[in-house]
Amino acid sequence: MFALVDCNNFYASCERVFNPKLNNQPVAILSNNDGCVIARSNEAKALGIPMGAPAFKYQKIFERNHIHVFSSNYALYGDMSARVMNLLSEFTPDMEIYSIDEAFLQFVGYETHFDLQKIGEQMKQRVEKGTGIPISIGFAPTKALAKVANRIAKKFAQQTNGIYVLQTEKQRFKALKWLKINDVWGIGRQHAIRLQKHNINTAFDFTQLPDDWVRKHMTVVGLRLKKELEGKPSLSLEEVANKKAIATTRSFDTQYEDYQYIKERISTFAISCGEKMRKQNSCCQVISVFLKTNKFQHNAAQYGKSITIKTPYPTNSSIDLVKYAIQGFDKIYKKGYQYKKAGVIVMGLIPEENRQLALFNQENPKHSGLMKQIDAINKSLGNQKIKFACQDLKRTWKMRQEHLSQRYTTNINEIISVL
DNA sequence: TCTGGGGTCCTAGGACCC
DNA sequence: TCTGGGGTCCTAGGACCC
Repeated sequence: MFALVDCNNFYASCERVFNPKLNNQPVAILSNNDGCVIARSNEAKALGIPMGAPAFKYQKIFERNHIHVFSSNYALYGDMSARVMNLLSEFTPDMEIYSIDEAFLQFVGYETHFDLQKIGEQMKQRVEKGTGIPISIGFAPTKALAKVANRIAKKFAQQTNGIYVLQTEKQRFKALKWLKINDVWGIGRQHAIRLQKHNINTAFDFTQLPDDWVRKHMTVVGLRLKKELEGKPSLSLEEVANKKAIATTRSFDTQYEDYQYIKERISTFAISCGEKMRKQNSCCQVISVFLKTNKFQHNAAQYGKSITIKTPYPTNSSIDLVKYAIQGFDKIYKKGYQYKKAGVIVMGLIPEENRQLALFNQENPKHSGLMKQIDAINKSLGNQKIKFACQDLKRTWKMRQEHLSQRYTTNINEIISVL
C-alpha cells in the first residue's frame, strides 16, 4: 500500500505556526516579487481568491476582507518541510519526497498485519505535535489512487478526520465515479478538454476507455495512469534525490533593454546555478540561457529566445558557467527590446566524482578549491558576501517582498519572541 | 506600475554509426 | 521490378506536476 501525505495549505500553515493570530483568518501567500497568489488558507479560498490571482488586481479584495497577505518565505517553508519529512520517515524506510509539501510512503506487507487507519492517526499526531503543521493522508494500492484517497480525506475532513484508506473494489468504484476528470492527478488542461469532448467526465469514465485510444492520444504516460486508477501499480516509489536539471530564472522588477544590466543578471543566475550544483555534488554538461520580453505588454514588440551550449568538459565552476552563459547571451541578445525575464538552466547533470575528463580542454584545477572556499565563506558569513567582479557590487538586486515574515527557524536573530 | 519559479517525462525527427 | 536493417544520441516541443 502507498500513502500520500500532504500538508494542508502548507505555506499558510507555516505562517500560522509562528503567528497563531492567523488561525481561522484568511491568509494568502504571494509568489516571488509579490506577483500572484500561490497559496491560500481555506478561509481565503472561501472568499473566492483563485490560485494564481495577480496580486495587484486583488489589492482591494485583500483589504476589504482583511486577508493576511505574505510574501513567499522559502527559508521558513523549506525548513518546516524538512522537519515534516523527517518525522514521516520514522514510519517507513520507503519514502519519496514528491514536493515541498507532499510525500509518498510505501508500506510493504503492512495491509495484512497492521491497521493503516491507526498508522495514519499516529502519523498525523506525530507531525502535528512535532511541527504544528496539519496533514491529510490517503492510503491506496497505487500512487494515483493514493492521490485520490488523499483528496477524499481532505474534501470530507469532517467524516474522515483527514485520513482515508481506499482498499476495496467497492471503494475504488465509488471514488472514481465521484472524481471529476480534470481533478485527476496527471490530467492537465489539454487532456481534460479532449476527454470531455469525448464525454469522459469522471475518473471512472477514463478507466473505461480502450488502452489503444489512451496510448495513442496520451502516450504511455496516460496509459500508466489508467492502469494505476484500475488498481494495477505502474508507478514505483522514486527515492533518488538528485536533480537532473537546475534552473535560476527571474522576472525583473521592471523592463530592461540595457545590455550591461541584463548581462549582470545572467552572470548572477549562472553563479547561482553553480552554487546549487555544488550543493548536490553535480557537474553540468550543458547550459541553457533564455531571455524574453513582457508577454502581458500587448502593444510592445515581443521577442524571446533561448540557446543551449555544450560545455567542453563537465563543470560546476561559477567562473566557467558565467563564461559560457555570457557567450550564449551574446548570441541571443537583441537591441531594442524591453526585457522582463531571463534565466539560466544547467542540464546533463552528472555526479562530480565520476565525470569524464576531456583530452585537451581541462578545467582549471584551481577552480574547485576556490569554489569550495567561496561556498564556505558565503555559508558562514552570509549569502553574497563574496561576489564575482561581473556581478553588480553596489546594488543588491532584490525581489519585491513587502510582506515577508521572519525566518523563525533558520536565523537566530529572527527567532520567535515571547513577550 | 504590478502577472512566479522550478521541476519531470515522453515523442518525433534528424544526424549519425556499422 | 526490386535500392537494408538495426541501432544510438540529441534536440525541440509538448504535456504534466507542485
